[in-house]
Amino acid sequence: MALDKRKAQILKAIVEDHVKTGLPVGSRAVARKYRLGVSPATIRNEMADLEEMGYLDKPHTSSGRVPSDRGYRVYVDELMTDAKLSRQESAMIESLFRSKIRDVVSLLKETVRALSEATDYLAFVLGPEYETTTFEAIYLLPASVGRALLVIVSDVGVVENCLIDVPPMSREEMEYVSNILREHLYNLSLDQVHSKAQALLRRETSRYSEIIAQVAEFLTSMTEDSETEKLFMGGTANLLNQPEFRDVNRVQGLLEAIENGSLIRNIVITQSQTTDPAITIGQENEVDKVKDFSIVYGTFRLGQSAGRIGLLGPKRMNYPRAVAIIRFCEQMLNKHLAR
Amino acid sequence: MALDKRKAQILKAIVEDHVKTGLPVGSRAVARKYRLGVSPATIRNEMADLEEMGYLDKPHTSSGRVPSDRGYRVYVDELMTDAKLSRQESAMIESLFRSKIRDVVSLLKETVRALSEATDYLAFVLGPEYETTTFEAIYLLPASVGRALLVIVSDVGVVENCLIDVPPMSREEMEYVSNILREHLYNLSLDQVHSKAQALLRRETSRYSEIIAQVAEFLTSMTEDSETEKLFMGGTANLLNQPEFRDVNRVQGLLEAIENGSLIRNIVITQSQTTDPAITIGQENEVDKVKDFSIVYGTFRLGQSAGRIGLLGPKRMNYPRAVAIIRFCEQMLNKHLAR
DNA sequence: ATTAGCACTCACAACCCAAGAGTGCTAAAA
DNA sequence: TTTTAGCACTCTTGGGTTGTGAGTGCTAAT
Repeated sequence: MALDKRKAQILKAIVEDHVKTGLPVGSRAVARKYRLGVSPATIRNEMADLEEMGYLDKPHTSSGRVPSDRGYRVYVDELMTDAKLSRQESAMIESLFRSKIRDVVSLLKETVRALSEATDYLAFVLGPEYETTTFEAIYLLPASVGRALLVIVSDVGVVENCLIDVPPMSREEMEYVSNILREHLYNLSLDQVHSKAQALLRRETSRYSEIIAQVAEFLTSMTEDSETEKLFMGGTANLLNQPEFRDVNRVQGLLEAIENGSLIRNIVITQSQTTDPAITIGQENEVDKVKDFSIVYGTFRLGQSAGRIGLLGPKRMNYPRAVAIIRFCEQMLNKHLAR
Repeated sequence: MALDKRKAQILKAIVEDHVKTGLPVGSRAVARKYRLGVSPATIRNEMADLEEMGYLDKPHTSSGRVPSDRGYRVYVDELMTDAKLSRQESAMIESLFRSKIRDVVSLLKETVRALSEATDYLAFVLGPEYETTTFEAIYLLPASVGRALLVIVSDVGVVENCLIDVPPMSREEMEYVSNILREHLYNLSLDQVHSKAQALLRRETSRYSEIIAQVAEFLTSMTEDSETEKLFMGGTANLLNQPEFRDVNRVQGLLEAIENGSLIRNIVITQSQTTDPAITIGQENEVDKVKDFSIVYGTFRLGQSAGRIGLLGPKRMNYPRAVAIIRFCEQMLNKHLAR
């Protein structure tokens, strides 16, 4: 099962050539471009072996080989050599973090944009799950007659808000309610906050119960929606550049899955992440629509919780580069979100 | 130039048939399906006239006719009959407005989703421009050590926020600053607020000047970003369903234009909207990438300002239906955003 | 003014053919 | 025993040809 050195070299050459050209690669090409000092015939023998081991596929009886999913797997696990970002690329991304750090959400959005522009793939960021974040602050503010603004600030600086209906009340009165909320809900995780609000609701029979009910409802909806809400994507059009997707049907399903956000579940549910930038290749993905694609994603810390940042592209993806760029973004995010 | 009754009938038939099938339509089909009591030969003569007038095109010398941009134009202006939404369709959309009206932004997002699911086109909503909105409220709130949360509520209930760095200060002190801001900036439009903040900045030399500078900067960025920020889209994948876009290249450019939001400028810049749901067809669009598409969009009021809601699809679009559904959404939005 | 009839055009699909790339196998060479 | 040269074979790809069908424009009859 283990690959001897020459088989490894050949497999590596095939993967990298195929990634570059998109075409099946033949014995001649391997011999010529990646001079191993042996003839095409020898390479053909090795290729036949590699195919038998399940690392290569043949699109049809008589044309070059293409890496199989398992082939890509051993490539990323054992064969590939780390890539380095070019000076200007890293500078480009760094500049992004230097300038506008208005708030967490736009930082994440900008990161996605940079990521999708720097690659030919689809980039995504998945914000932290609310379950584990805690509250720095919660406010109820007068917004207009009959309406109040509920503002919730999480420990990581993500701000959520909603307008709720309130009976007419004075500024002082609202401040009083706001204080009740703050006192009871401060520094709890969303889970806790939620049950606490319910308890508060049962006890409180005054005219404020209506308000608290609305707050509770909003908290519920925050947890429910968090999946879809905190996902940002960019570079959808990039996918259409890939030669393998000249045929619309293959992207179609993916785009739909992406739009309704079911893509995320794939990533979150999938086997626990082992390597740092985690890589899932083709069939390894749980979701059907993504079985033609690969995903490279990493994790960044955000307060108590964690977010994900990743790239989605064809299996024929430049893995070393994807890994390098994701690593870099992870670092930048961790650094700038730490303070 | 004016169309006699029969020419009108024929043009209408051709447009509607072509919208349904996507294929060029011939004289026989018109005669058979839309029984006008005349023979195909007669229809052929009329079609030749219509072509000469510029309302029809021939893909090639000897196949059926296809409506030209001008053909579609007279169709939407004079020929088409209003469509009505089916009971369940309108119910579907209405239910959306009934349930969750947490805040304006998510209402708009949901509307887009519903719109793109109800049609085969790409749906978009363009939020109100900030220039003309005024402020209901502005708050500076303690968020965590060294950071404060700036919350701005516009008259229409759109909430913006950002975190800014502040020197350590007591709760009372911050409330004082918050009051300064409120006093000076209340109920002004963003334009006014902005210059006012600058004035304030020049005068204020105390330790708060740093804060005010940050507020001013945020206000600037709000106006600048407003274009890209307040655009929501859904149903990109729908476009790939259209038979005319089996060829990737045609959608490619559009998708890119869409992603970076230059599509909006097209709509905003374009000639002043005359009809209620405005319709721009193919070449009528200012932006090159959209010249193969049609856009149907309407306006909804939001406080002092206005937003746009629309559909983007192939020229071969079901215009009556698009108009009907946009109208309906306009109504719903106006009704629910009025309070 | 309308229609039937007919010759003509053109896209499209099917088919064949040749070229080219690449393979697997066998037998010779190292 | 491993490597290599040689060769027959396979399969894709692109170009060219052909036939079919849909649809037209025109002319002559109604």
